[in-house]
Amino acid sequence: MSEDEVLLQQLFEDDKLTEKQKKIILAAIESFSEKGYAATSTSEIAKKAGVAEGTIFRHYKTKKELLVSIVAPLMAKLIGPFIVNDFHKVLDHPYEHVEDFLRAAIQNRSDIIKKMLPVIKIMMQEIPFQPELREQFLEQVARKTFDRILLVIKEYQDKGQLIEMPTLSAARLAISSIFGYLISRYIFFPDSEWDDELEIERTVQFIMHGLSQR
Amino acid sequence: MSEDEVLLQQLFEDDKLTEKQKKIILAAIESFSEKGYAATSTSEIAKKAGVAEGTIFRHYKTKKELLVSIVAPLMAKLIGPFIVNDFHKVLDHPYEHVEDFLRAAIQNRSDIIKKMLPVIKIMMQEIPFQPELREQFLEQVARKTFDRILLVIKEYQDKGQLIEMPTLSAARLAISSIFGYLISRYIFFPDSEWDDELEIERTVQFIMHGLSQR
DNA sequence: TCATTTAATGAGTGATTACTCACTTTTATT
DNA sequence: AATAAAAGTGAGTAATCACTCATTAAATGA
Repeated sequence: MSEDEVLLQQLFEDDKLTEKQKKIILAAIESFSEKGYAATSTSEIAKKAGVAEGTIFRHYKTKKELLVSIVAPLMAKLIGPFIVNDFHKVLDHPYEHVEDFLRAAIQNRSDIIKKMLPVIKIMMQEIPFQPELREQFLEQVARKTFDRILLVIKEYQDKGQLIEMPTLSAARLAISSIFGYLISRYIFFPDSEWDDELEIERTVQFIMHGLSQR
Repeated sequence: MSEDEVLLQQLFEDDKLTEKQKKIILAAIESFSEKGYAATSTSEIAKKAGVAEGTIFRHYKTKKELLVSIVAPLMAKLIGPFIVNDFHKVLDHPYEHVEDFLRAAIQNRSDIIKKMLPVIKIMMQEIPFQPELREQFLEQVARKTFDRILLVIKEYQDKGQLIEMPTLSAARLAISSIFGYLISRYIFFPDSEWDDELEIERTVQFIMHGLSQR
């Protein structure tokens, strides 16, 4: 099984899709992430997928519906394990120190991003232009994640491990550092040699010292 | 004079442009940043600019040339003052402390971003898809800026103000924090109330403590 | 096995695309 | 004022766009 098909399986494991439908989605992901949504034609997707153009519209009423059907499941994947696992653990106190939580959080996000990179690129590209995606992202991903992050930060602030600062500002600084690493690692310089463990540790230490009680 | 025209003047002050050409550029900036480059048609730009469609192609051979002519000057603006002013000052030691340099750098970038926001949006959107823009950005902006940043960081590391860490990693962490603030401020939550001075100070302190000698 | 549903097809649709070009109008030069 | 050059026009073009639909193929269930 190819890497692409592994990616596909993880994103669409719960759905019952025909073989042609899977090929359409794979072809669309490839073209959308390479050329952008608007610059990709349905005929091109059909050709790459090895199906008739009409087959695309049998399963998806419009081209935009195809886009949404690709990006929407990713949002669930992005938010799901984050909320269910990480935060549950934190709020139930298995991570006594904020550093341990940070390490786990970055590692978690890192794995998902690595696997879903093309779809994430599509998502980031189209969110500014597709109100439907934008709304879904803000409500399902950003809002829920942010609320939880605020809780966690408050928790560690109360423990005296973090500096007293509006949690919003603290969250912004921590999130910037994490995404700065992920974006550098997987978007800007994916071909450089990375000692991931070391860079994650540096990022964690940077956040820790930057936000620690002085 | 409208705000848009101020923006225009700053971006294209050195060029001799006809009135219609200015209107075309303004219309293109508006449409490109709202709908994206690929999703914007030349007929739409012509209509918005109040010119005939042929006029666009009198000045720009292709639609892509129009895009480049909008984004390219911005890159010079982004890099120009950064290198000429900020770094010159740093390397000639008027900023004894790294914090003072950081404050000045963020303030400088902040002003430019505020003014050029729509064009910056276009640039960020299209760099992944337009090799010409990508190359220009990497060579003119990213490379030069990065080289200088590395020098500055090395300078302050030698002074003992910054932790010993590969300068590349230190640069990544500092840049992430700065851009995290700028993106939050002007892209994600431009409508929230911001105490800019305070947030910049928090960001500076965060970087300082995160990277300071321990 | 046969009937019914579902999947797949590809030629065809009108609309829109980026771009051209013969022509008119404006500006600059002498 | 005469001439040349540059700017502006808008109807026209072939290509391509997202999408439809009548028809055929495959899968399903009794």
